[in-house]
Amino acid sequence: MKADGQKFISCTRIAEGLDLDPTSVRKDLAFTGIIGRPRIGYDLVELMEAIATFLGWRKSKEAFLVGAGDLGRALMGYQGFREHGLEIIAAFDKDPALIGQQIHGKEVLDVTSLSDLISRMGIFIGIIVTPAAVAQEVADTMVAGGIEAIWNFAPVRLVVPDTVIVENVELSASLSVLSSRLSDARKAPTEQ
Amino acid sequence: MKADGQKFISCTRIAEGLDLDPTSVRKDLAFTGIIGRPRIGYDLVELMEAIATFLGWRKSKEAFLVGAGDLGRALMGYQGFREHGLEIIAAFDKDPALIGQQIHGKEVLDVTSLSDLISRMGIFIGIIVTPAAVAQEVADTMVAGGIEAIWNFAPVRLVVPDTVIVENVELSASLSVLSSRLSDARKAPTEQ
DNA sequence: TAGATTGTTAATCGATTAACAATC
DNA sequence: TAGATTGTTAATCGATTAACAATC
Repeated sequence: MKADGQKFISCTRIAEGLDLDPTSVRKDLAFTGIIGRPRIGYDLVELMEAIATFLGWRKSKEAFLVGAGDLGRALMGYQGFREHGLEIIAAFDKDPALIGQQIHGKEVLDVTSLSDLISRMGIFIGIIVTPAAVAQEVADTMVAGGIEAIWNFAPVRLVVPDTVIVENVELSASLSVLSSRLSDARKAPTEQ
Repeated sequence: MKADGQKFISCTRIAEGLDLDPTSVRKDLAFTGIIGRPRIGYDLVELMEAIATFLGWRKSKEAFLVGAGDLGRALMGYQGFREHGLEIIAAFDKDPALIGQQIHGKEVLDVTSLSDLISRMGIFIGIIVTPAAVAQEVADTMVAGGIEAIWNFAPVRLVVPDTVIVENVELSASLSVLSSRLSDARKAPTEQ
């Protein structure tokens, strides 16, 4: 809409686009601190900025990624995370064949240096993209180095001190939701 | 626990492990139709089976994946989806350099044949792992072929007939949650 | 038997929705 | 002015939690 030259957006329109109740949208937007204008709506640029700030996109966040497999590569190559303030500084792996190589312009380092580099460089976000079997071990290493938050893609519930934030990405859970909805739809094909 | 030779599991224990209320666990498990035994708990194998069936893991689901980039490769290589009944039959791409190649033992086909193959092979799940710009186009092609459900990894809200199920994986949303929790934790370091 | 656990009803809590005055 | 929209209070709805009899 910004590209279309629009200056304002009403919660009515947002609600339509997202299939939500307009009141919900107003309540949620109120959290960002933005103030709209009756009859007009919200200033588009101001709203985008308010949301970005509220979600912490404006704070640049350096991160280390562990596990230089396909998924690790995919995350390193995705440009969209930049807009959210995330910068993946380096990848770590234990495979000697990978160490020293470059992936999407970032070096792959030896995982034995992970903890040390986290504390020395003051990195506070760790991304775990390893097989499940070693995820806890990697998490422990990150915690030892002083990590503050872990973005975990391994299908494991990590055990960490509760000062450390863990955000799990559960692809299998998403697949299960799809799978379950598909079963439901077939049971009651008339509805939905 | 099954590997440890345990035969029964109580919702009390499940609740502890997942940090939930035991009553919530009982209510949720009731949905699967399982019946527990007072004092004993639920039969472990029976429970695993009930959950698997409820979530549709027992129905094998053939899928086509579109977009043979890093993320597409990662999904094709991940064995865990098999346990949930998903089998990725083939990948599709428009890049001539990729077409004809094998990825994790599966062939990469020309995306121009996607719609035709979906209908001829009776495939009902499509996985979109393309750049955002072409995701809607791919979705349209899938719908034209008669797809029933789309697992969408592209950061786009797909527009499809409401008979088609769309399950979005929003990695950026997950990152935003992490980002936001990190901001909150720093505002109120005493709590949490 | 005593005590742990299930299944279920009732109470609480919070989120969503409805309603509406204020505003431009 | 009329009407669309915001901000906010009140009502509704559903999910979570508490309570407890039944059971093994």
